[in-house]
Amino acid sequence: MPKMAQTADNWETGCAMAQMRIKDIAAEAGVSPATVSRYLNNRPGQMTEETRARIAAVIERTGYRPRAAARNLRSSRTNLIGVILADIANPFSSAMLEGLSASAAARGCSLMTAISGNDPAKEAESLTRLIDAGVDGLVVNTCGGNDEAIAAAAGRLPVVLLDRDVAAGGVDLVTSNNRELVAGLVDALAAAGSERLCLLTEASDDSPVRRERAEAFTDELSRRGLAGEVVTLADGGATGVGRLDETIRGYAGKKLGLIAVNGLVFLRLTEALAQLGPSLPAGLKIATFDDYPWNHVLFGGVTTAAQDTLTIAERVVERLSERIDVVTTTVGEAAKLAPKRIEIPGHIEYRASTSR
Amino acid sequence: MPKMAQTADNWETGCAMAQMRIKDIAAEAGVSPATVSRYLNNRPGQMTEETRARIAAVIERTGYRPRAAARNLRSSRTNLIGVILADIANPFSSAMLEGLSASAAARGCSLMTAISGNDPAKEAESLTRLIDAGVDGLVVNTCGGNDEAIAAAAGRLPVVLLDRDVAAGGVDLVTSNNRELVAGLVDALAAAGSERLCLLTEASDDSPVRRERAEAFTDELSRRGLAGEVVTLADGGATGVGRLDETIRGYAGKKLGLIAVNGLVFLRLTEALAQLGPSLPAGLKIATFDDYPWNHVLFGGVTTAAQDTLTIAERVVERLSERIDVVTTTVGEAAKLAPKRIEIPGHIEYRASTSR
DNA sequence: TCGGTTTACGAAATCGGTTTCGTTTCGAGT
DNA sequence: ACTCGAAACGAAACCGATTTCGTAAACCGA
Repeated sequence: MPKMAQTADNWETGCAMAQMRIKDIAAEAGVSPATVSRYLNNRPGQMTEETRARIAAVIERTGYRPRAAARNLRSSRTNLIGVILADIANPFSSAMLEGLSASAAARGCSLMTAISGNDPAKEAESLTRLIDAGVDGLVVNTCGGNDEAIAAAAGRLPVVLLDRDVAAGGVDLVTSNNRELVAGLVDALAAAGSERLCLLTEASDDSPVRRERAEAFTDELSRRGLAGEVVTLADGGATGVGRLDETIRGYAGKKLGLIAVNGLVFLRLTEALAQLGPSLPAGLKIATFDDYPWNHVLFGGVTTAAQDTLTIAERVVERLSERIDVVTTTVGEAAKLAPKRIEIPGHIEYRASTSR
Repeated sequence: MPKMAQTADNWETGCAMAQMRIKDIAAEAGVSPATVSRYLNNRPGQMTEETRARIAAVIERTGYRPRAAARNLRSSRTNLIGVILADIANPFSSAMLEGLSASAAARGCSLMTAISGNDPAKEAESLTRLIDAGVDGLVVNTCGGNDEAIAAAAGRLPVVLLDRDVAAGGVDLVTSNNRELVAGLVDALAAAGSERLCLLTEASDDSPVRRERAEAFTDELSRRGLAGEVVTLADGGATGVGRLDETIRGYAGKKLGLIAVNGLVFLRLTEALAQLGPSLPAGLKIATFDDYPWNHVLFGGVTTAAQDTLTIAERVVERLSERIDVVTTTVGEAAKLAPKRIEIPGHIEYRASTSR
């Protein structure tokens, strides 16, 4: 059977008309496929207002939609952004995903998501899978352990890191101003009368973010001449809670102030405290990172270092778009953008848990 | 410049070798592109063990990866699953996303995600954007208001609904056994001595899920001869909390039992209760849907109807795959699968909030 | 040994857009 | 009126895989 226009709109039959191709549209509008293509991408080399209208009319009438695969093949641009998240259970991640989704959609891009669940092997697999799928760029909230692979990827396509850096550096990174946030929490606790401060962390969490916060914490303590330490909870509940109990009891009555390094640690802290009673022991003040919904509620409100997830997401996509534009515009290695570190200021939500 | 094999692996230069094409691999292995293609897709029409090994060796050595766009174009299969979520802030959704991601990856598929934020317009836009992107199938956790569009989509490609049905029906749906879960919570409260039960809902939530749970609730009450009602909180805090305060005070001392229809309502309830004191008023029992992390912690543990998100996700992908296989295998309208409703049993987590 | 069927594989068409390059048309300047 | 440059558009190559179809070789039972 010779190809034969595969007749487009057969309204007489009313049946689902066969998918139209760009050449059908072109024929219908009395122009060439090239012109329709120009119309679709409103390219330079404008066309007459009249032909533009004619093409628009045909497309409108037939409900034509170009096939993405064909477009991708020739132009090698997919309008897809790959996103790898370490831990979606973390509300920080879901908020981020929502922000990324919105920012990407605003630029006509879709998101391909992968979730590593803090498993480096899965992260590595996601990396290659998304790249193979042809994403234009990649947003990575790494769980660690793939620094070389990520750096290599950043050499082949635009990559922006989210929140967590790789060891070697050299890749764009968007993050919060962790040092200042730590200082803010320390300040809140000190103002609430705490005399000795602890930063609670987890043994299993060895991320750069944790390290940055811990460093900032000890720096801030010595700057202010305050007593305190970084307490690392053992993984998986019991032991950790025991250690925590000790810590709290040991300093009971001594105006202790606790900072949870992230939302998960805070939940464990809450569990531990629940064994001591429904409200905070007298003189104990607490604060935490990550503004989860329950932070408004537990202990009458917990003072929180809140990250500006929406702005972070927006800047991530913005930066990624810059890189993508550079790649598709310039030839060869002409204009390489220098890696950039972008810090988005968060803010402290002062609540009841650090009132005097 | 004539095309000229665009020479593949120039190890002498060591520089990033130009992307290889399937025909380069074929040439290198001394076979035709068709054979390499067969190898890549291990198609029927087996090849000699010897040629197979030769091709494998070349691919291994060169690190060749087929371009997805080209593959998609010809085969019109993308191995992409589109996912539209109503509200990612809801931990149910993020858990679901993680499950879907894992199940899809296990089948070699990637996820394209869109988030409607409960906005029907954004949902509609996501629908067309994902379809235009060429996804093989679609998972929709609808926010409502697009029932016709979704049904239409289901006519054009495989669609599986997640948790929330469309009015007309006729589309595959995977959901929890909401009626039994409601009965389980009612039972827990009754066993804890509650004499009057309230199901707390939100005015803005008019989803089929809410309706189903409300129906099941009143049915269960009358079946047991218990007193109670469905209380609809006004949106946005204050008013709603007022109404709730009234409800609680009105029945104070009368052994009231409250069920939050979902996690968000539960948080609002917690906020309201916080104004009354840190622990539950005497005689008040509560229970909620959706097993969020803080449910373990608030009030010493809240009895919860937990959905089996992992299994739900697995079945969604499984069902979608069935449909995708049917579409790509059979010709024309030959074998249409009948729409199916799949209920995944959840379970009740009994905790302190419904102890006697 | 021979017809007939399978099996292994290659040549070439094909998917549906985009892009390059060339041609025609149009308008402005002198 | 004539030239020239830009604007509008068409013909055809092209992106890189898959798929169809055809052919030669291998296999197989009689």
